[in-house]
Amino acid sequence: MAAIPSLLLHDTHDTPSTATSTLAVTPLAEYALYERVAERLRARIFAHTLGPGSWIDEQALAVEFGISRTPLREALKVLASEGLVTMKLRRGAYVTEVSERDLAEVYHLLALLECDAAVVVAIEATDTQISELQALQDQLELQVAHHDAFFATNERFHMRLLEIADNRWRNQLVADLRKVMKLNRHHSLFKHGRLGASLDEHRAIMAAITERDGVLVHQLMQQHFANGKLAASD
Amino acid sequence: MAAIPSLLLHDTHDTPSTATSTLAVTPLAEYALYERVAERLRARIFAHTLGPGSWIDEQALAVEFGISRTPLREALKVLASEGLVTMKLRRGAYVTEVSERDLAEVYHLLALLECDAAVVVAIEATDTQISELQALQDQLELQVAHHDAFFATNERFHMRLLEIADNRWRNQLVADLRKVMKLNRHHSLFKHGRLGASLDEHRAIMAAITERDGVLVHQLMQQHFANGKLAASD
DNA sequence: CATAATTCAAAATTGCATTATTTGTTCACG
DNA sequence: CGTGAACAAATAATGCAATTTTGAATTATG
Repeated sequence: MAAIPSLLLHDTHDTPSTATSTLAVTPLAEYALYERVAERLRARIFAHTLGPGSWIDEQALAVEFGISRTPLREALKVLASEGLVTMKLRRGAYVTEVSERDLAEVYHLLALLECDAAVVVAIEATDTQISELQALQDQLELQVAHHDAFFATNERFHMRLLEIADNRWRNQLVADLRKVMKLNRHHSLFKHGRLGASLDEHRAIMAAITERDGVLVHQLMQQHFANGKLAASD
Repeated sequence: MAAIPSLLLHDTHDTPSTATSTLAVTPLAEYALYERVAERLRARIFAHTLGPGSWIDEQALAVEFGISRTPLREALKVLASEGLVTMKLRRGAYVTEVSERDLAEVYHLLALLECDAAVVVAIEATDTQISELQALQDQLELQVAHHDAFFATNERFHMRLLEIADNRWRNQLVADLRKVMKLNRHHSLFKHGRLGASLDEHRAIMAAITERDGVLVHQLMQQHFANGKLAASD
């Protein structure tokens, strides 16, 4: 599973091997090279430095990263499994192009999975965990004026919800699907303009969770996503 | 995306390069070597020739397959993304061990995704497509006595349902999740003993689809999976 | 019992072979 | 005589293998 937490990569080509000090020449790499390369490629793809549909020049990137082509190829295969790049036999790797339809399909699945997670939380979470969510919700209420902070907390809320729902496979699925969403510029996922409305929805969802009303949670969360979808097509 | 149809691999080590004839030395491989290797490994993993938790000896397998370690490593990374193997840093690859809990989690997600697909079919499928499903259902009714045929048709029914629901990303997710289910010996998914009950459930689902009753379809399909789950723990 | 050395496996670099694509040249037809 | 199409050759990129280096684990010795 490509569950790689966001990690920092030295962007400078650290001249290898011939280092003076024996300690921390390579900072005792916590992740394999191909994983770090994959992370860098993801960043470029999401930033559209590597635009959708564009061909990925293995050799050029290998040179630029100061590595050989093999770990780069391995990284590309990981990204291919995530759906971020598409491998064409003997034609190399291309950044996946997501159509409007793809976007709708993926969004549908995200909604499905997160709704389910919310229901699970409503039914199975401990009171302590629900308090945690409530704390995030309280924070959200205060940040309605600060867009960036609001979005950050909002994402933390959704993330925490998934963590509490505690299904490792669902989390992996959601993570991969979100990556695909990020391929598109208009991924206004959770970023719809009307913060106020979003906040209201969140408040209602939180209340339903607190009251352990699974059915209501499902309905509210579904609506929350439906509204997000509408906003996305604005 | 590792959507590789079952393919045949020449098990003989075809001596490369030094071929006499210039045409069709290599039979113009339709899939890259690493993909074919991945398929072979999947087969071994599902057959428990490579048992859960066991270490995968890259070198030994490379020798056995008559290839170098590079395409094998690439194949392993594909399988890792599917969740079939787990890579440990500088310790190589291991066949993923699925706990009972993992199994339950994955099954839950499969149920979720397939229920959703069924609802989509009920709402959006063409009459022709529903007729197709009905044909499979009719076949199922006749095969209740023949277990193998019944299971085969049953799987075709579920597969066709997904195809008709027509969400490429969901199909990929379901495919990957099913692979994980197959890691376990007791993957009695759709294989619960009571064929009769299963048939009844199918009939009811089919009827609800025909009547375009999405809500009912959802409820029935959920129950269908819940029953399957119970049977699995027998 | 701890530390150091040796052995073995994994990861990365390099290099080679195969394949596809593109460009240039030639021949034929208008 | 000019233009277009087809074939061939060259170039560039992918796919595969072998080697080297690095890190870790185990065993032996002090």
